[in-house]
Amino acid sequence: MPVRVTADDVAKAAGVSRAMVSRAFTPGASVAVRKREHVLRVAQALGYRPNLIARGLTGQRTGLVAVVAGEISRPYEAWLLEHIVRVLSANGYQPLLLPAFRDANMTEMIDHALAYQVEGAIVAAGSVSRDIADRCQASGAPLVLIGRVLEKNGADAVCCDNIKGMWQLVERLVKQGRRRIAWLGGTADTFSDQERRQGVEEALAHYGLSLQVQRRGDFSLSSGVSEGLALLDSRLALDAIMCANDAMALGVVEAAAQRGIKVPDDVAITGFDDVPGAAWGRCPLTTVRNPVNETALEALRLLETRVHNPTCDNQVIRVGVTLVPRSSA
Amino acid sequence: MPVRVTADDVAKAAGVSRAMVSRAFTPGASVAVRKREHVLRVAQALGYRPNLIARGLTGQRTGLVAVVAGEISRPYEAWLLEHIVRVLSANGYQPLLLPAFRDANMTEMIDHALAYQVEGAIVAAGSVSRDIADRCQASGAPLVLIGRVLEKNGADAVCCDNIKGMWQLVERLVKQGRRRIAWLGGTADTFSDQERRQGVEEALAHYGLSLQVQRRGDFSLSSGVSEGLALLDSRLALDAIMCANDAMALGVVEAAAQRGIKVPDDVAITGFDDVPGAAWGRCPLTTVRNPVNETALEALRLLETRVHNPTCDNQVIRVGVTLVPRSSA
DNA sequence: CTGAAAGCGCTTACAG
DNA sequence: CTGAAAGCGCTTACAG
Repeated sequence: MPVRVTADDVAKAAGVSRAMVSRAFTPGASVAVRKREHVLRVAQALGYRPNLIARGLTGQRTGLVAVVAGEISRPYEAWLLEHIVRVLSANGYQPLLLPAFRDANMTEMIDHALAYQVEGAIVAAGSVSRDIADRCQASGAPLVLIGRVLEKNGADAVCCDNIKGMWQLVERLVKQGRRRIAWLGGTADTFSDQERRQGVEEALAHYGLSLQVQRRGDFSLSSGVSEGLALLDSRLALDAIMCANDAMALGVVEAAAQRGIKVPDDVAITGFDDVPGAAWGRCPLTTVRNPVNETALEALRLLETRVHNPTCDNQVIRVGVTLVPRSSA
Repeated sequence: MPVRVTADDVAKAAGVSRAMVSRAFTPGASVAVRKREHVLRVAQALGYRPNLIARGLTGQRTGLVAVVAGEISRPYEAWLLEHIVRVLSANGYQPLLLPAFRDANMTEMIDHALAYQVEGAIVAAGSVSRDIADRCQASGAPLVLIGRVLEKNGADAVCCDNIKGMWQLVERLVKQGRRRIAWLGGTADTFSDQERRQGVEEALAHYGLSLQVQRRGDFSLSSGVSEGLALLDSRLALDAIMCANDAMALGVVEAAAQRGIKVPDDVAITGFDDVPGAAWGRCPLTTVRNPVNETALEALRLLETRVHNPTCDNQVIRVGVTLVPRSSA
C-alpha cells in the first residue's frame, strides 16, 4: 500500500503548523528563512510534495492548459505541438492533450477539459464555434486559437500570414515565367485552405493571371500523390502546381517522379509551412516558413494577457512568414 | 466574472441533497431513475459539470495519465504518441503530456506528474532508472515503459521484438546474396539501438557473416545522410546498409542519391519501424513494422492490470513485428 | 512571522 | 432510495 505523505505529516515532523508547511512551499509567502529551510528539509526527507490537485481545488492555479491537436502523426501538427508543449512546460504549465480526430466532438472535448479546471485552452485543430468560445469564457478559461480565427471578436488567435506567404510564392513563379498555374487545396472549410487559396488568387490577379485548374486534397501526402497525378495527367500543360501545404507538395513531387516529369524544369511545385521534412527527399521544396516557435510563444502570451485582463478586446496576432527558395520552384 | 455552478447549486435548484446530485453523476449509484433524470436535466440547464479536480481529491480517480514522449516532431515518436493518446482518450483517461528533451530531468518530470495524482505513467522516451520506478510505486501509480525495459523486474514494459525484426531483414539480405553489410546505429545507450544491433549481429553470425563496419547516428534523418555519405564514400564496397530506424534509412537513401549510387542494385538499405513516411519518397523502404497501435493497447492493459493487482510480478510484453518488403532492399 | 479555523467542491460511509 | 455529516489535502484570510 503506497503511503501518501501529506502536509500534516510534514508539519508534525517539523514541529510547525500545517499552514507553515504550505507557506514554505509558496514562493512569496512570509516565513522566517530558517524555518522555511527547516520545513523544506523535513519535507524532502519524508518525500513530500504538495498535492497539486488539492492545491487546485483551493481556487488556486491548477497549472493545467488544454491543448487541442490534430492528427499528431502529420508533420505540421507534430511540429507545432512540439513547440506548444515545450513553451508551456518551460513556463510552468502542464499540457492536457486533447486529440481532435475527424469524428471528435470539439464541444464535448472542451467541456471535459474545462471540468479539469484548466487555466486556458489552446486549440490548433478542428473548427471552433462561437459556442465553444462562450463556454470557455463562462468558465473563465481563456481560449487561444492557432491557425484559425473566429469572426467577430470571438477569441484570441495567432495565425501566420497566409496571404502574404502565397504572394511571395506567386511572385517567384511569375518571375520564372510560369503562367499556367494549378492550385491543390486542402480540406474544405478549413481556415488555412481558404486564406491560402485567397492569397494565390489575389496575387495571380495582380499579375493579370488566374488559376488554370483547382483540385482538392486533404493536406496529406498521399492525397498529394493522387491529386498530383490527376493534375499531371490532365494535359493542361501546367508549368506550376501550388499546394496548400508541404505534405501535399511532397506528394506532388512524388507524382511527378512517377510520371517522369522534371521538377522544376517541366513543372514547379510549391508548398507551405516548411516542415522539418521539406528540405529532404527527392526534391527539396520551395516553400514558405510558418514560424511555429513564435506562434507558440505568442499563444502563451495571449493566454496570460487575458488571465490578467479577461475583458479586453480579442486580438488576432499575425506572425510573419518568409519565403524559403529551394529546388522545386 | 465567470460563475462556477457547483453541485450545491444544482441540489438547491432540483430540490435534493448534494449527495443526490453526486449520485446522479455516478454511473453505478443507486438512485431512483426518475430522480436521476430530473437532477441531470436541472444540471444540464444550469450548465453544471462535476469539478474533476474536486472529485480527484476525494481519493477517487483523477483520470490523469502521464505520458512521457520524446521529440514529437520525429516521425516515430509522433506516430506512437498519436496512438497512445488515442487509446487513452478512448478509455476515459486524460493524457498529461510531458516532453522529454535531451536536457530534461526525468526524475523531476515524473515527480511533477505524480504531484498531479496521475493514475499511471507511460514512458516512451528517455532512460528510466530504478529510482523512477520506485517513486511511481511509492505513489501507487503504475509505470509502463514502451520500447525500453528495466532490468530486474523494475517496471512493466511493452516492446517490439527488435531481435526477430532484424533477423528477418538479415535473412532477406543474405538471400539476395548480400555479404558486405554495414550497420548504422542510433543514439548510444538506448535500448532500441542495443537490441537492434544485437539482432543484426546474431543473425549475421548465424550465416557465418559479420558486419563490415559500424557507424552511429542519432536516429534523425540528417544523421542518416551524413553517416550514409561517410559509409558510401568509405570504399568498402558495401552491398547493404542496415539502419536502426526508418528516419536514418531515409537519410541513407538520400545520401545514395547524392552519390549516384543505385538502390537497391548497388546497395540495399533497410530501416526499422515502418513509419507512415517509409512507403513514400525516392525509394520506398524495406523495413520492419513496429505495431504501435498494439503497443499502445498493451500499455494501457498493463496499466489497468496493475491498478487492480499492484503487487503482481512485472511483465514485459513483446509485440510481434512483420517484415515489410519494398524497393530499398 | 505564526497558528487555528474555515472552506475549496466533491464523494462516501453512515443512518434511516 | 435518500440526506446529514465527515473528510479528501491544501490555502487563505483572520487574529495575534
